[in-house]
Amino acid sequence: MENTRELFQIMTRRFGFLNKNCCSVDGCDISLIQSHILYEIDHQHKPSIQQVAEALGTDITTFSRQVQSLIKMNLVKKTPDPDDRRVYVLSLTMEGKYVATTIDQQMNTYLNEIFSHMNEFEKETVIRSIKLLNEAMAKSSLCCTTPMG
Amino acid sequence: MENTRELFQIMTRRFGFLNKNCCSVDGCDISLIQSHILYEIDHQHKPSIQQVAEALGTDITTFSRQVQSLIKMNLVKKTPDPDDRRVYVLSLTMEGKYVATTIDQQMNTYLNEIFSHMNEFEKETVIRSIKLLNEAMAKSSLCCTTPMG
DNA sequence: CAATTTTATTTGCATTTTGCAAGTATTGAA
DNA sequence: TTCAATACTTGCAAAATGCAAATAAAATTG
Repeated sequence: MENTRELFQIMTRRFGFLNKNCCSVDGCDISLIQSHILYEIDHQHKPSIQQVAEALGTDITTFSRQVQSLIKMNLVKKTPDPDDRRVYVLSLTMEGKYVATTIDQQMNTYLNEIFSHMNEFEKETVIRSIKLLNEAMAKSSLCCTTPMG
Repeated sequence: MENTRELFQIMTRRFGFLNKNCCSVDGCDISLIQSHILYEIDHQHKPSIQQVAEALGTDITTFSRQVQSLIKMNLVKKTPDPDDRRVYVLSLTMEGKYVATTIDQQMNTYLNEIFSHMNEFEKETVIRSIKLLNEAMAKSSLCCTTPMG
C-alpha cells in the first residue's frame, strides 16, 4: 500500500457502504442522498435551499425536487423567510429529527464497532488525525470545496 | 466537534468533492462512477464483471451497462474467459490506463496540497491512521462490506 | 449421460434522477 | 420606474437505476 490516494479511495468507499447500510429507519427507507440532506439541514442554522444545495454540491434544481419529496415524506419543513420573501428556510420536522438522530446513532454504533478492533491509543490517534485532515482540507482552497468551486 | 460520525461525514464529503473535480482528462469527461470503475479494474487481477460490481456495491445489471459505455469510450476491454465461457474478464485499454493514471496523479497532487498544510509528523500520523482505519474496517464483519453484505 | 439447477451476463421496461433552459416572484440598483 | 440580480420552481429530454426475464454456459444430480 504505497499510494496515498489508494488509502483514501478505499476508506471513503467503505464509509460509503456504511452510510448505505444506515438508511432504513422504522421500515421507512431513506436514500443515501436524503440522509445527507437531513444531516446538513440539521447541522446548519436555518439554511436556505441554496445553502444546503451548495454544501452538498448538488445542482439546485435537482435539490429543489429532493426537498419536495422530503416534505412529502414529512421529514422536512419549508418556511418562508420573513426578511426576504424569495428565500425559504429549511428545517427538520419532529419526524425528520427523529430519523436524522437514529441514523446518527446507527452510524456511531458502526464506527464504535470499527474502533473496537483497535486499542484506545490507536483510536485517539485516528480521531485526532481525521480532525487534522478536516482542518487541512478546509484550508485548501484548491480543492475540497463544492465541485468546480 | 464531539461526534465521531460528524468528523467522518465531513471528511468523506470533502473527499467526494475532490473526486468530482478530478474527472476530466484531456477534455474527455469521466463521471465519478466511471472513475471508480476504472480504478477498480486497474487494481484487481483480471476481474470479472461481477467481481467489480460487487466491489463497488453496484447492481449488476446497472454495472453491465456502465461497462458497455466505457467500452464505447474505448477505455475498457471485455475478454471472454477461456476457462469459463460465461465469464468476461475486464481490463483497461491503453487509453483507459492513461485516463486512470492521470486521475490518480491529479488526486495525489490534490492530496499533497492538503498535506502541505501540515508538518511532516502530522502527515505521517494521518497516513498511518488511515491505514489503521482500513484494517479495522476490513476486520469488521458488521459493516463496511458491500451494501447489505 | 440426460435433466435440472446454478451461475454470469445481458436486455426489456418502467421508474427515478438529473440538469439545462426557461419561467415566476422578489429584491436591489440605476 | 426600469432593469438587472437573486431565490426558487417547472418543462422537458436525457441518463441512470433496478427488477423481472432471457440467454448461455457451467455444475450437479439421479
